Amino acid sequence: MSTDHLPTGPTDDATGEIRDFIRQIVREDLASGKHASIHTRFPPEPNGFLHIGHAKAICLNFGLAQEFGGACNLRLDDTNPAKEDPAFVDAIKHDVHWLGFDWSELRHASDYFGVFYLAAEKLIEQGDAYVDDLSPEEMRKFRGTLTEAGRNSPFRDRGVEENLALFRRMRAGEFADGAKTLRAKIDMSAGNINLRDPALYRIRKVAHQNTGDAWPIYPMYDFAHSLSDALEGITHSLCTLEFEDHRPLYDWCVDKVDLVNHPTLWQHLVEAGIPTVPSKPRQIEFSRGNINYTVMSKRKLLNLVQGNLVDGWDDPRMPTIAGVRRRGFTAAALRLFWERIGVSKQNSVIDLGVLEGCVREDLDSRAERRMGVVDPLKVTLTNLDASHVETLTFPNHPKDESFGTRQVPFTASVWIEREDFEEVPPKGFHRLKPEGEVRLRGVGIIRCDEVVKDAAGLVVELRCSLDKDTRHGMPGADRKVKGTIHWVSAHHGVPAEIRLYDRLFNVADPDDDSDGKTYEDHINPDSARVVHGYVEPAAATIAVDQRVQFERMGYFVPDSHDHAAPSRIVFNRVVTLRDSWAKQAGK
RNA sequence: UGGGAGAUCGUCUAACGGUAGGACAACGGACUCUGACUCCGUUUAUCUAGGUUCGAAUCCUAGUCUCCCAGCCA
Repeated sequence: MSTDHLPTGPTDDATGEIRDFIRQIVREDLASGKHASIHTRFPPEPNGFLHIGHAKAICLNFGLAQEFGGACNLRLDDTNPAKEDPAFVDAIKHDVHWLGFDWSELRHASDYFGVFYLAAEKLIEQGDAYVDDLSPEEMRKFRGTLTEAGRNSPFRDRGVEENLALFRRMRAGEFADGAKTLRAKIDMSAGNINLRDPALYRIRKVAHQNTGDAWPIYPMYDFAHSLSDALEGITHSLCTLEFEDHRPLYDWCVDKVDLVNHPTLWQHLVEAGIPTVPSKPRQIEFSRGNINYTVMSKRKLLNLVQGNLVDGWDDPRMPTIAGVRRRGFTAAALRLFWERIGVSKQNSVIDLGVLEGCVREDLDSRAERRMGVVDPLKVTLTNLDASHVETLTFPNHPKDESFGTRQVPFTASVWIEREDFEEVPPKGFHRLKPEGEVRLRGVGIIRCDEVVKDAAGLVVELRCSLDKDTRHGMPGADRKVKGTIHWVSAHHGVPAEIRLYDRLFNVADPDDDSDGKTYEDHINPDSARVVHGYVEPAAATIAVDQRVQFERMGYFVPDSHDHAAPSRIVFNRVVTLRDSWAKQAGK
């Protein structure tokens, strides 16, 4: 089975190269000799599970390194111990690997705490940073607004020695949480609010998952992130659009600290066995990939989990990597999706159907076929002996013989899909109806002679006759009928719990709360329907990570938590098949 | 009335002063023992108004709309 596919995204027709503005920059930098090779990184904060949006950044950063023969680090951005958890670190590593990538080096921002501290002292000595006693509320007032300049803190002009002494006492744990901060001395009247003396260090007497209680102070994002990039020799630091106006501060930190020319700041890393060749990284921003009918903010996903609105981070309806994996999406489908979407600076909302299409495209070529009935209706073939049993041979894939064949038991009593019979069929209905004919896949043409109902009028059985001249392999087998339906032997069918998933939200933009309703109000009550059906024996024995296509019904995967063959069969529906009949019938 | 960014088919994305192209979707057809897959074909776009130019999505001017920023979060 082939897992490869030609790129069908925004590629150059002639060369097949993926082209977007970032790859263009990379090509230029390589061609001009600015860089001999590139180095990227994926820097998640371990405060939640990774989601499909992160997959975009992962594909971009690791993909770039792969394409251009560079390196890509995985860096856990663990500068805020109050929000982070080692459990998330394991999930992140697992997800990156599952997506098909491996990092050149695993790093943590906390590996560099010693460097950040020395860098902060350097800034103080240069007169570029000061210790401020303002409370958070006071600081907000002094910051000004979007349209009004801020005012200098009364502590802004402390001398170097005083600042140094104070900062050292902060580090020694002499002050309470929030009592003081270290601030960059830039410009309180800057139009860009990020430049109004941003905080560099805060006091947080919280144990850190890596460094324990070694530090009572922790660096802020802008300071830690820029210097981490420089320390790791990152050449192209890719991030999303909302960091665009942080770039001046990013550059300020890198330039003022100037790690390249000050090895004393990081020499201890080298001595500790952490290879360090600082660079002057370039931050480049691209747009996030929003998808309709879903929410993608970490805060909202956390909320869904903690509020028990879903069944955990890996609920198959969640847009987390763990969720779509359990749902049955493949890594190849996710990669194809982001490749197809491309990379730009335009805000955009991608139709969920595009993702589903990628999943179908990948699964069509790699999933074995089986038959399974989700909503069973009994069919009795009256002209077959009631004890009739035969074994049919079915190909596992309609287009690829290398998938082999399987044995499918056939008896005089079978389950068919309830929706494949209509007593009063709509126009264009190709399936079974009273007096009508349909092909039983791999068997032959049957005719519905009698409809049996219960006292309530519900159809409980169809009594049909099989046209034996049309049996598979017989001369009459090529007789044309409009429809072919799937079935499962009633004597052999394995009872299965089947979970039919649908979009988690029933509005295209769950984030839109302008009507007073929140995303929680828009959860689709039918997003997880559990039904009980029957699958053919060869479906009950497939591997847990193997997806199958139940013909005409969609792609399914055994649930990684609850499937326990042979005693308990549980399938998740990955995605339906394209259904032009449903579309037509729905009109 | 601050700073930053972005507007191209329904959606996503190309173009780098020289034929507005591709992908997905949609629609029509062919094929079909999956109303799937596959194949063929068709429709649809440069935010607006001026200007420069032989020629403008691209350059200039003026507007319009959208997104981001006032955490000791990232």
